[in-house]
Parts: sequence; C-alpha cells; structure tokens
Amino acid sequence: MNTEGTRRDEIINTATKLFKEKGYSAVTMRDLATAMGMKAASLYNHINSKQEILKAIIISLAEEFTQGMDVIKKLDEKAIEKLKMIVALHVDITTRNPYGMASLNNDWMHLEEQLVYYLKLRESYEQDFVEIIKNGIASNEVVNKNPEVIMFSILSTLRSLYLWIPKKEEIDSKVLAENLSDLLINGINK
Amino acid sequence: MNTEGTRRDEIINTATKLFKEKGYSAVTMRDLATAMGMKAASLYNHINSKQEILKAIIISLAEEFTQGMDVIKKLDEKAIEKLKMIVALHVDITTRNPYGMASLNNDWMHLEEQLVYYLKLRESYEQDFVEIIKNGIASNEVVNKNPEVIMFSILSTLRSLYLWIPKKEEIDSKVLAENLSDLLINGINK
DNA sequence: CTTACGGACTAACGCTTGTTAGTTTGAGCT
DNA sequence: AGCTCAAACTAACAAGCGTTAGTCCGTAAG
Repeated sequence: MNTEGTRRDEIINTATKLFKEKGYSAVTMRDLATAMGMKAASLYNHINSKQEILKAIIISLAEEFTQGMDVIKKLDEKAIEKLKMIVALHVDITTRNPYGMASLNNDWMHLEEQLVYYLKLRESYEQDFVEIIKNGIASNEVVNKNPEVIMFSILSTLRSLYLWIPKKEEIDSKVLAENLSDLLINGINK
Repeated sequence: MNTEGTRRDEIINTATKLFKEKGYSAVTMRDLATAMGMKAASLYNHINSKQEILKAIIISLAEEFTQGMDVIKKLDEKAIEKLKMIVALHVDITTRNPYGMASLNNDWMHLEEQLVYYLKLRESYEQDFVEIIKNGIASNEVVNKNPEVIMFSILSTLRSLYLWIPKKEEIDSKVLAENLSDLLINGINK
C-alpha cells in the first residue's frame, strides 16, 4: 500500500482549484478529468461522486476552524489577545489552503447530507466569536457597539483573505497576521 | 404600451433571489419558471437568454458603483471624508439591492461578452479607491501601511454587506453607514 | 363582432450532465 | 512466464439542460 490516497488527493486538489475559478456547479466531471489528464469515467476509480469531493474540501476546513476556536476560547487571555489569535487562525488556515476557502465561502449550500452539520459548525463558531467580543466590551477593552456588527465586520475581512493571499506570496503569515490585527483593532485613523 | 418591462423586471427580480441562494449555474430556467408560476418556455416571451438576466443584474450594479466613485473622487474633501462616502455608497446600493450584490460578488465570472467590460469597471474602481487611501497617507490622515492591504480590508467588509443587511432591516442606512465608518476607521479598540 | 396581440401553453430539439459497466493496459511480484 | 491489481480506457445510460417552434386563449381597441 503506497502512501494511501495520493491519486485521490491530487483529484481533490485539482478540483479545489477549478471550484475556486468557476464554482462547484459550473465545473463538470469532464472539466476535472481534462485538468487531470484523464477521462471522466476514470475519476471514479478514486472517488465515489462529485458531491464527495465538495464534502472533502469543505468539511475538513470547517472542522479546522472549529478546533482552532475550541482552543482559543478556553484560554485565560484578554479578549483583544483572543481576537488576535482568531486573526492568526484565519491567516494560517487560508495560507495553507487558499483555494479551498473559496468553496467554503461560496459553495457550502451545495453540500447535501452534510449541510446541516456544516451549518451547526458555522453557527457555533460565530457564537463563540461574538461571545469573545461581548466579554471584551464588558471588560472595557472593546468599544461598546453592537457585537454582531463588530464580528461581521472582522469576519468579512477574514473570510475574504483567500482572494488576496495568493497574490501576496512574498509576505509571511506571521507578519500578515500582525498587520491585519492592528488594522482591524486600531483602525486606519492616524 | 404599459409601463414598459414590468413582467421582464419581475423575472429578473425573481432570478436575482434564486441566484443569491444557489448561484447562477445551479439555477435552471425551470427553477426560475416554477418560482414565477409559469413554464420555462414562457420566460422567453420576456427575456432572450439566461445569460442576459445575469448581465442585467450585474452590469447595472457595477455601473452604479462606478458612477458613485466618479463623483466622490472629484470632490474637494479630505481623504477620510471620501472614505466615509465610499462606505455610504456601498451601504446605499446594497440596501436597495442586497440580492443582486450576491451575483455581483460571486457570479461575475459567468458573464461572457461583458466579462472584460466588468473587469475594467472593477479595476478602475479599485484603483480610484487605493488612490484615495494613498492621498490619505500622504496627508497624514491615514496610518502608513500598505494601501492595498487597507483597501482590501475595508472592501471585504463592504462587499459582504449583502449577507447581513437583509437581517437588520430595522436599522436605517444612514445610521448603519456611520457606525460602519467609525468601526473601519477607528477600529474596535477602546 | 372582428381583429390584434401579449403572454401563456405543449412538444420537442440537440447537447451536456453525473455516473455505471465492462474492458484493456502495464508495472511489479513470485 | 505467469499473476495480480491499480488505474486507465471505451461506450453507453437516463436525466436534465437551455432554447425554439408552433399553438391557443383572453382581453381590449376598432
């Protein structure tokens, strides 16, 4: 048995790039096969369905975010520090898988059996996030504004990272995370 | 001749909502017809093609942004004031057409003849935006960080507005624009 | 009453979709 | 040399796609 799943992983990686460019629904199995240099039917020696590919891309990423948040929320740190860690979490995951983040953001609604599970993960994540912001407001670290608005403002930027991280390959993750944290926390006003 | 295009507009509005939920490629003409309470073939009494619907949704919105930016960039105002106006522009357009913004953000790549034109509009918009930020840095109003990073950070939030504006119908646009400006410009730090 | 016509319908078209069945190829082991 | 087996292939499927052609119906103007 050789390194288990290499060819399958190649297919999933190729699909991830195609899904980023055109979206899940617009990519056909024949498109994917062509990109892999094979015929569509041959894909089925390695995967069971198109749907399964989407699931493989999205669910593993969503679980990574959940695991990261589970660690952060339990720490004994100030709210602002926790927010910085969330930024770093997004930068880290997005840097390692920028294409997959496109599917996570744009094609989650095409999950079928896993849709409910995905939505549960997402809702929990956002609940934990907003809780950290509320604690920050209570401890006078964070400005007293609608916590949901604050979260969506930050989260929008973090969710869009996949669009411009591939263009800035020179920058290393740590520096980017620090710059971004500073921008989101302290604003752009001099 | 009666108010010109009413039925056609109904079709486009219905399509806009469906496109938001599933994306352009996943919505079929039969889906759209069902939502309109008619048969797919009947749609073609009012529109020429599926493609044309997408174009009608996206191009008009993109041109609205361009027109707004053309006004703002020529004004004799401080950079920070111009940035506040850009925020207000996004809030205004998104409030009036939250569903269409989903297509603009996620389905622009499925434009065909109009793709090049759309990309030209978008690039000009971003160039004007980044220019305002550069002027703000030069005049010591804005923190001296990478202007592209600043722009993407702000623009990500503005582009995601369509996701949560429909949930907050109670808030009026002006208040929202002010809160958001304050958050993006001054940060969340107390 | 007749005519015109917007706006719906049915039926069908050629093509593409995801997927299955069955077959062939070729490298590595004994 | 013969066997195994992963991984490619060809051929085909039923279903669904966007779209066209031709028809029918009801309302409103002459």
